[in-house]
Amino acid sequence: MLRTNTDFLTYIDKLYQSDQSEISLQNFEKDSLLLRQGEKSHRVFIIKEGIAKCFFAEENGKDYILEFMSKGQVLGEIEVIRQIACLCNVAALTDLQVYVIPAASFKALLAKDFTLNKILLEELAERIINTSSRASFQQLYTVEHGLAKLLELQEKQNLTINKEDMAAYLGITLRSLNRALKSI
Amino acid sequence: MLRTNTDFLTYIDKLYQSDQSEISLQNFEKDSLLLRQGEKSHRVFIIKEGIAKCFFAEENGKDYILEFMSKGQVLGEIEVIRQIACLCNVAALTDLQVYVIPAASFKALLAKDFTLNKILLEELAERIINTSSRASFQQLYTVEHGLAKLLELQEKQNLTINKEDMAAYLGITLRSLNRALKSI
DNA sequence: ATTTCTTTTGGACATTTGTCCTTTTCTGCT
DNA sequence: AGCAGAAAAGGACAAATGTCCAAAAGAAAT
Repeated sequence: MLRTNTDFLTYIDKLYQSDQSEISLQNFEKDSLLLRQGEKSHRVFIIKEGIAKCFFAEENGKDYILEFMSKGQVLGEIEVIRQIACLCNVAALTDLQVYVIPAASFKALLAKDFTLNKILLEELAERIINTSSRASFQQLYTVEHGLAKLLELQEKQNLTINKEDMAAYLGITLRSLNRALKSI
Repeated sequence: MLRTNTDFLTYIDKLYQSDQSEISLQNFEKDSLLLRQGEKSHRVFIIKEGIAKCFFAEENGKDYILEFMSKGQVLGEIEVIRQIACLCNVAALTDLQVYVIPAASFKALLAKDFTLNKILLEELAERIINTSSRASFQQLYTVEHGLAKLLELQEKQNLTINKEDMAAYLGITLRSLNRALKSI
C-alpha cells in the first residue's frame, strides 16, 4: 500500500544531475494538493522524499484512497500518456520533495529512452496488479478481512494512517471502521 | 467494460504478416481457459476475434470479473513484464482467435520497438483508469448504481452477459443481483 | 482545576446484502 | 399434454454496513 520505486528514483536522480534538462526540484507542504481531480496538468512528478495519497473524490461526497505513494513513485504520468485531466486528487501527507518534469519533456524522453519505457511499464503493471487484486479482495471479503490486511501492511511498512484515511482506503465509513477495529 | 484496442490489433496484424516471426495464430473454444491463475505462462496473447473474461477466483470460492476483453486486447503481458505467475484466470466467452507470442519474443520486441512500448503504455494506463475508477465507484455507491451503469454499458456495447457473470462483475451474489434488477 | 469547545467514539435504528432453502419456471423427453 | 429433472427466482431470516445523533474523551484557555 505504501508504494515505492527505487529504480525510478535512481533513474531520475541521474537524469537530474547529468542533464541540464527540464527537470526541477520542488517542495510541497503537508496537506497541499499536487494534482486536482478533473483539472488539466502538464507536469509529471516523481517523489524524492515524503508520502502522498492518491484519492478519488466521488460526487456523493465520499473519498476512496487508491494508494499511498512514497520514494520513487511517479504521479501524473497516466494523464500525460492518455492526455486527460487528472483522474484523481494527489495530496501531500507529509512535507514532500518532488522532481518535476514538464509533460512535453516527459513525452520526448519516452520517445527516445528504452530505460524509461521499461521502468514505466513495470510500474504500471505493478499498479494494475495491486489495484485489481485489491478491488477483488475488497468486493469479495468482509471489512474485517480487509482491515486486518491493512493493519498488517501498516505495521510492516511502519506507516501510521489516521482513521479517516483508513476508512477511505477501505471504502467504508468511519463508523464501520470503528466497529471493525473493536471486533479485532 | 468490453475493452478493445484497434492500434494493438493493427500493429500485430502487420507484424504477423511482414515478419516470419515467432507469432502464430491459435483458436480457443468457447469456455476454454487461456490463462490459469497462479500458473506460469510464457506466452502473450492478442485477441483477433471473440470475447474473453479476466477474473479472479478468490479462496472463498467467489469470483470477481475484472474485464471483458475483445479485439486487440493483450493478455499475459503483465505476467511477462513482472515475471510472475498468472494474476487471474482468462476464459473464452465465445470461440476465440488469438495471436500468440512467446514471452521471450515479446520481451525482445519491447527492447527494440518504441511503437510497441507506446501502445502498451497507453493500454496499461487505460486499464489503470478503468480498474481504479471502477473500484472506487463500486465501493462508494450502492449496488443499484453499479448495476445501472453495467446495464448501460452492456446496451451501448451490444453485449449480453449472463447473470452469473454480471454478479461476478459487480462483486455481489446472484441473489443481490436479482433483487437489484427488480428494483430498477 | 474548571470551563468551553472540538474531536472521537459508540448507541440505536434503518437499510443493504448474504445465506439458506423452498418455490417457480424452464427444458427435454415420452 | 404430462412428467422428471435441472436451472432460475425469490422468501425469510441473519449478518453487515450506513445514518444520525448523543455521549465521552481530549485540547485549549483562564
